[in-house]
Amino acid sequence: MANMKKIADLAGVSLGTVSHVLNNSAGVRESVRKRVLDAVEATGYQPSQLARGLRRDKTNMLGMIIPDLTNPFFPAVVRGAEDVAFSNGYRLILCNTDNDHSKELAHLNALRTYLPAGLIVIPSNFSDLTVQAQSYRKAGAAVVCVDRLPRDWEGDSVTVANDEGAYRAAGLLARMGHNQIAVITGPLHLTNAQDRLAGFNRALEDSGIAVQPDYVQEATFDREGGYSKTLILLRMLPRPTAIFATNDMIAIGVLIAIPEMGLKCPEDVSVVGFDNQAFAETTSPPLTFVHQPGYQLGTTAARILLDRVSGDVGPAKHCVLQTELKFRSSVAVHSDASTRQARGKSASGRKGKPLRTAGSAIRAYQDFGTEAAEDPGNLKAPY
Amino acid sequence: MANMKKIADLAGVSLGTVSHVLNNSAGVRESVRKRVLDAVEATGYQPSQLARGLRRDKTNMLGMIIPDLTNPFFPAVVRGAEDVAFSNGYRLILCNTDNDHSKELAHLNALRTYLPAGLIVIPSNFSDLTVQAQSYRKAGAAVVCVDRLPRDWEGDSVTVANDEGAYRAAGLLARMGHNQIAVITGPLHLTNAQDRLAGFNRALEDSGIAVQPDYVQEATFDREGGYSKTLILLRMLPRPTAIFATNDMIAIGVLIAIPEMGLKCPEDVSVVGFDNQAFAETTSPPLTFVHQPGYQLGTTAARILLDRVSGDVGPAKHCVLQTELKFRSSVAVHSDASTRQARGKSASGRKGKPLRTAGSAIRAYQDFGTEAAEDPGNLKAPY
DNA sequence: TCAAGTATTTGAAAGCTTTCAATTTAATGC
DNA sequence: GCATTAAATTGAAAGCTTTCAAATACTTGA
Repeated sequence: MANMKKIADLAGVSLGTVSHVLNNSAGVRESVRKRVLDAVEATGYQPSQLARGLRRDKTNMLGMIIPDLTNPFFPAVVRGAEDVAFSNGYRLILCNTDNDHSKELAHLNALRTYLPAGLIVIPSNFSDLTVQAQSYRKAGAAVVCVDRLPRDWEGDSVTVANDEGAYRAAGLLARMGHNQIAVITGPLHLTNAQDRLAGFNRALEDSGIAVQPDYVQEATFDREGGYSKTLILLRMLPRPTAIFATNDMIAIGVLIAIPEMGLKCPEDVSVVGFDNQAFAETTSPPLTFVHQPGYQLGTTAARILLDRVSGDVGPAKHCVLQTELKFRSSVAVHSDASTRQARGKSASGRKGKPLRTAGSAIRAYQDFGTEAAEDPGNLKAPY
Repeated sequence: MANMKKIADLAGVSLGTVSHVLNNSAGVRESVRKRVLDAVEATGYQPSQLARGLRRDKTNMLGMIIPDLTNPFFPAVVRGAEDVAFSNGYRLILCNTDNDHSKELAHLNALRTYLPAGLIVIPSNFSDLTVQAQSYRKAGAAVVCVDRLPRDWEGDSVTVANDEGAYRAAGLLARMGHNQIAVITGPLHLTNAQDRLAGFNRALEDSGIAVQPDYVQEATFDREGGYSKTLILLRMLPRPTAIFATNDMIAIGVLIAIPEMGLKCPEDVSVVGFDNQAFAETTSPPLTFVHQPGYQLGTTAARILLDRVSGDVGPAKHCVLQTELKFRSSVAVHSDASTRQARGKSASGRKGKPLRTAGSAIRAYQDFGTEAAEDPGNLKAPY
């Protein structure tokens, strides 16, 4: 590999001049500049990022620490971050923590030796980044927290409007005539799980529905959690007629459990999920869900980070992205009639008009206004 | 941050000795070694990976270049690679190419300036890594090609048994009584698409079924591809009674298109997919599919790479991982009776015993032997 | 044309390791 | 206790860049 020395020799200038040309760090006569650039061209020279990072005390790498790439919510976030990073000349080092606090710590400590310009972190359960983040900041690297926030997080953050989204989901169910609405939350030590529950509760209160403590089930954010809690919920009397699953893994568990209890969705139980698109569209029935803008979560975080890197020293930013309610056929209008019928031989003869339920539901929903019509512009808004 | 100099001073030794302790590169008296390690402990010193990489001409980073993290097949591969990398003290730099040949090239060129120890590449369409890979190897970095191979690829590779997997899928359909079997392939310039088609053809030949050229549809590897080609296929006369979708995005498109044509799966059309688990289990009906071991693809690639890094100079390895056929309810036995019924008012009255189709199918399938019983040991086999 | 001032260019140091030849210390055998 | 060997330790160079003070070249005005 060619190095700067070779360029300098070829162009007949000193190392310093080559550096100045490459970094625009000082005025260089046009003729000299051209000689240098020609030499670069001729040799295919590329500066060593290692040497540069070593000297500058900062590389153009960003560390990204997430719980588990295999969880279908995260790839979009990573992709968003990578896109913004790449188009600004940065690279992403990806680390999975498996929600293991100590693994997270290990990554945080190890990454530092690469002198990343910044860190994007989706904290693990029980995470407390604060100490590490402080130390990174002191070393001149920025840290942005995404999706979930550790207790007392003071730094920059990008989250989705969990409260708001849950409010919309539960509000929809209420207005569809449901008043026995259950919720399966994630682990309540996570801020996003807390916020979704809060939004759920608020929606019920605003709709004049009493929150049934039994109907609030805390589970892990996975299929098994949704499955087991659904079995519990559907054995209760009175049986909930709607379940709000606070992420899509849970929702899948719910959708699997319902037929196993001899019931049908949406005829017997309406279901609303919360997460990202790809999954929801392939379930049976297609899932009504609150869409989280995962990709934008990533791009926004990366942008904030890069702004910090290039000198923004303003106060901490807390960016909250709006959700969007996507209506599909897993939610139906609740009526006593439909409940009674569902308790009999379910769904017989209904298959002839498969769209009836969805159709009427959509109509009913549209009557309720425009909350699903997100302003698409907010996706591009800086933050 | 503490540096080696500080450790040396604290322990009262020279830089060289500290280095030797840290790298076990020369005998060091036990007492001295302890002094050094104590100093390291006391200061929390961590060697700068940048300086180390600069001096050694090689970092402990691995570059991983993939088409698009958002495609649900890739996260598992990346995760597998990251796990092996991490547990060997390596980190992963992740790059997406969007199947864009020039973006791939840009990544290949740019990554070099970080002196990665090696590269794991899932090539983009029309990729030709050969030149770049050669240049990396000359620089002492290994390159492993995963999932798809560029034409004339001579280096290490890890792929799945596409031919074999497709053979199983089509063989199953044939033995279930189908003889009008269609296939929707991916872009045929991709080796994996080619191989799957080859396996498909071979299975039909071995079953004495003539391959209908019209029944072979080439599509993009996405939902839209599956959807549009299914609409075409299902208008043909005679109509195919089974469709082999050569990846899961395509399969989803197929499953969406079937009811839109007024048909049902599996009563009217059986469907087999090809890819990874997570998706297939949530479709309606649950998809019978050929499982590709995505995670193992990643771990195997990373292991080969790390072996090369630590000096393995043997001939190129071509590691082929076995697939596994996962039977779900999207495939049914074909009989004239069922076909006739399907053309009438489909599926009426059948919902009462939802498991009947799947049940008989599984029985029929089991009679055919043990091909689905993969040796689980092969996942752990070195390669 | 010269002084003064500005614009360019240079050279060396610094950033942190690893590595290798050279030096110092310890061990062994007699 | 000494010579010989083996083992441990050292010091400096090298790897590639950036940066800064110092040196040089050029421009302008008189």
